[in-house]
Amino acid sequence: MKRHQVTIFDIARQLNISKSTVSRALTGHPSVKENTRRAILDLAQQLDYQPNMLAINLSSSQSKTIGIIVPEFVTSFFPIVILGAQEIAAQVGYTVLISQSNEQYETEVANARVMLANRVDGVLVSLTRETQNFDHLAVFQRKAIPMVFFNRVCYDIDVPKVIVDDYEGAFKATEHLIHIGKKRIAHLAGPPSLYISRKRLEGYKDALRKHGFPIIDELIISYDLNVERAKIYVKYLLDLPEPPDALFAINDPTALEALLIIKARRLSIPDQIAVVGFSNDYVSSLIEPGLTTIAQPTREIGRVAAQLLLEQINTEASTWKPVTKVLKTELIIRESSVRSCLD
Amino acid sequence: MKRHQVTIFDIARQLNISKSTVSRALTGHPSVKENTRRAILDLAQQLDYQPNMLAINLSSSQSKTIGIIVPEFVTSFFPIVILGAQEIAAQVGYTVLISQSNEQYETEVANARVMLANRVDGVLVSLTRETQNFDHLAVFQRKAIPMVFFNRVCYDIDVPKVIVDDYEGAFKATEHLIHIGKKRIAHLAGPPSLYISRKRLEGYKDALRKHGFPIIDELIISYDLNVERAKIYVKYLLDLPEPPDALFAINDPTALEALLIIKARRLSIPDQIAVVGFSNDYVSSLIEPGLTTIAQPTREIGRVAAQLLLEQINTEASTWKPVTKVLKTELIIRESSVRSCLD
DNA sequence: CCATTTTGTGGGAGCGTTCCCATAAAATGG
DNA sequence: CCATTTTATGGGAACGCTCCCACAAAATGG
Repeated sequence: MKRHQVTIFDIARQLNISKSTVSRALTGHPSVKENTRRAILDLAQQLDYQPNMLAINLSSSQSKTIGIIVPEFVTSFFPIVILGAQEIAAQVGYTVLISQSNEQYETEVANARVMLANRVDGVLVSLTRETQNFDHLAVFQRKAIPMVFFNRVCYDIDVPKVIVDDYEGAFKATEHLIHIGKKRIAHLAGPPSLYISRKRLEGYKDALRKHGFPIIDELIISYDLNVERAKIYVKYLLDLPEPPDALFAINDPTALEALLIIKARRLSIPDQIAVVGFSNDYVSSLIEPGLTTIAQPTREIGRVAAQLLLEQINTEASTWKPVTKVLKTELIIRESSVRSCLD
Repeated sequence: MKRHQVTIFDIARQLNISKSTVSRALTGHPSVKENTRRAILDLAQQLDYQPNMLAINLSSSQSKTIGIIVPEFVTSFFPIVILGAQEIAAQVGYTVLISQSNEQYETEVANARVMLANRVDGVLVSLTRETQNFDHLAVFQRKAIPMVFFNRVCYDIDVPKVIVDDYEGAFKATEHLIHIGKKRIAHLAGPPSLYISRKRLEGYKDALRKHGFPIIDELIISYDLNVERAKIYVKYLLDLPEPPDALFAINDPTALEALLIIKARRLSIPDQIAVVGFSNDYVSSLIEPGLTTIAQPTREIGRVAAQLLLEQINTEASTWKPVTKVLKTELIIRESSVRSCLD
């Protein structure tokens, strides 16, 4: 019930030695006599001594903490990335400070400030869909605090990035639709502000071009990733005089919404319209029909990002180069684009 | 590119005043002349000054941080609880330190130590399914660090708890199955070590009793919540000489597994066997058939838990009482227990 | 056996704040 | 106009730790 926390000074006093010796024993410095060390360690254990990281960090001018700023927390994608990052961080004794921006620019700015105030040694960032201005992140650069972008990256700031090959993934997805005989393939794209939107759009277009298909503007829709709006656009596409016979959606939640609307209209999937998503969310294998999608190595993204960040932290500034790691995607074919053998 | 962080001393020197005055201006102390204050604030802004929380916290002996220990991160339940907690914490300027135990006791112990070392002002805990020993949590009590349990609670430690009415939820779920005419209702339960398992089991039994049904031991199976094992037990139930005509599962992931197996066997749902889950995960509305389940106010759990914790932090020890908040559940009926009008 | 190296320990500054106490200057009052 | 209060500021200790420097005692060597 004592509010007072046990400090090295308490241990020192009880053993009639100096705090310096206690500190050395506790940090494993070699020059402490064996029985002194033993006595200190025993007493520390007995008193439930826990080093005060606040003090250690202040003293060493580093927090042994890395910050993670993600846009949201609801789909399983980001939690799993965090899992991977945490795994790597924990291995080298780093703690992770997580904040989610709720897809709001203002919150992201506030979160960046919290990270700064807490003196994180580095920060992993994935942007909100709103973020257009990067001043709040440039501060990290100015203060020489290592930063790594992942997933929702920004090319205005020259730091390492971890992404998947969005272009190739979109290309594979579109080509797959072509292979199964689709002719009018629509694309529900993300906002052009996001790099991943642009890359996926490019992959889609290039696949069409490669196979000699025209690029039909009315079949390409960019939207802000708010699923409520997705519904409107899917309906718009279905109501076209000449509706598409396939839809490639920027991500799985969007594809899922499409699937629900298409099912409600009792159109046959994949015959009348096939659907492909991107990212292989947990749900995508469970729904009916199963959603064909591009799988990303989610946890690996977290691991690689954390590794890159730690390297940067442990390297003299200016020695490292802002590499961009591009991880591979995989096409997962399910019933939303081919008939299952069960039917 | 300067590694040196801006401190109040830097500001003081540039303006030829003392650090005390700068500190006062920055913290909004009244006795600072208006133009001095203005000059300080302007320069602070211009220099990108960020208060060093490490120093502030050390000085004030409180970290303005609350820790959250959750067993896992993969289902959407815990991320959403965290969302609620974060919302409340942020309102009063608290930061949140999150750690997940990967359903492993050892990791939970390690996480508790991290929280202690980082001098969190309080901690929100939900146990792993393995946790049987609570010494690592008793430390918080001994050090008078406020703690609140939620969801996976422990009654060996006398602190506030936030749970849902598991008993009533299970009762409603079971009674619903009885109402639709089911006679042999199985229950796939969790490990008896978890309070929620015991309560849900009780609710199940009492509903049966109320309606004069026998409690058939072979239809009640406790398992460790590892979904792989769930599959075995579901198959076992279906292979009984007299198989159940309904299944109430401890949680949605379990119910989902059951649904998949039942569908693979081409049994009709809900006619041959109805299924009910618990917690209304995001997927449960998307799969086919939709899963009947007991909804929990997930985000609210996080909010209430954080509120309780903050109250405790801001109260003289021994004034507060270890209340247990019991939130209400809601029965969500879907096609896994009744025919939808579409069929 | 005395000079030199090694070993173990203590003392103090510093990390960036806050907060109390002191003090000079300004304002107030009789 | 001088004593008293108020206002604005400075100085220093404290928070708990690390790390450098100093120094006594012990070990080593020629």
